[in-house]
Amino acid sequence: MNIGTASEKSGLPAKTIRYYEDIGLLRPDRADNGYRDYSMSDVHRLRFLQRSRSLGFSVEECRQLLSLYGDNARESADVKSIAETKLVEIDRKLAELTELRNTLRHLVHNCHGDSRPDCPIIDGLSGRTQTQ
Amino acid sequence: MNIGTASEKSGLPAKTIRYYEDIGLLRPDRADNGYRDYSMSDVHRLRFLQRSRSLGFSVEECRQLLSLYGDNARESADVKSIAETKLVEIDRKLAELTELRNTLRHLVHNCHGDSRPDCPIIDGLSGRTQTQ
DNA sequence: TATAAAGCTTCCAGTAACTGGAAGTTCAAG
DNA sequence: CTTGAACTTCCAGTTACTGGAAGCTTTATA
Repeated sequence: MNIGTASEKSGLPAKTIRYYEDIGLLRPDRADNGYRDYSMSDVHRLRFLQRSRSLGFSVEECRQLLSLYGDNARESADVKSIAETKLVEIDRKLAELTELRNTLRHLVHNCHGDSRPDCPIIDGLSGRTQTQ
Repeated sequence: MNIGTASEKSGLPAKTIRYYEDIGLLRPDRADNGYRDYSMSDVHRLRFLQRSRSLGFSVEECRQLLSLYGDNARESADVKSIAETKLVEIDRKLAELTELRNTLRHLVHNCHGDSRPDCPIIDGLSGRTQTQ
């Protein structure tokens, strides 16, 4: 499929998809006319990149995670250790996102929605979980 | 407190803290010696920035979210609508993070950790939740 | 079949969000 | 009183895109 279709399916702009190719994150086929030709597997990689980037992982972290995906030459002990490291980080992100969501929910439910400017729960946004 | 302390407490490098001041995300006091002087409330803002940036929100989104925090002049209808918009996004991020975590967990538990290179569950990384 | 529009190509320049380093000032310890 | 760490500003470099020009290919319409 052409880059436009891959863009639609992955949620990434065509520009970004070409950039990811430049920096070696994927290597699509080329058709006879010179157009890039994306496989379903390329689209999977792209979707994965879209997701993990939007969740705050750097491109280099995504590259690591992608190396888990479909790289049969890699040793599974290595795979396991990378995955375990990322799991810790993901759990932290999950906790923080959950806290942020709860705060905003509280905000939405407890604020009046009219023009009264007192929303004292907003303090929670800074996440006073640990002692300060 | 000085920028070094604020950096420790917020988890942000001093460089980044100065940069956030440059782009108007906070406005700490200045001591007589010219040093920046951070209040606890500044640190809250910084911690919030650290978190939400690492969760994939852009600086401009953070600015919006920060406008919820401690801005008494803002109308609460406005606050509510911003918060509601962000809630949808946060829920999506939560779902994606959860899925990513499940995939990696599966990976960690099902791969042998030795040198056998077959980890077929890795496909899950692309998140085939919706039909393709 | 002509031709215009849409989609693709490369390349180069610009932006967002930092990040590193130089050069100088101030503070805290010995 | 001096040495080193921490602070200041400023400017240049990096990462991860993003926009636009100039040109080729495909597709839709007259």
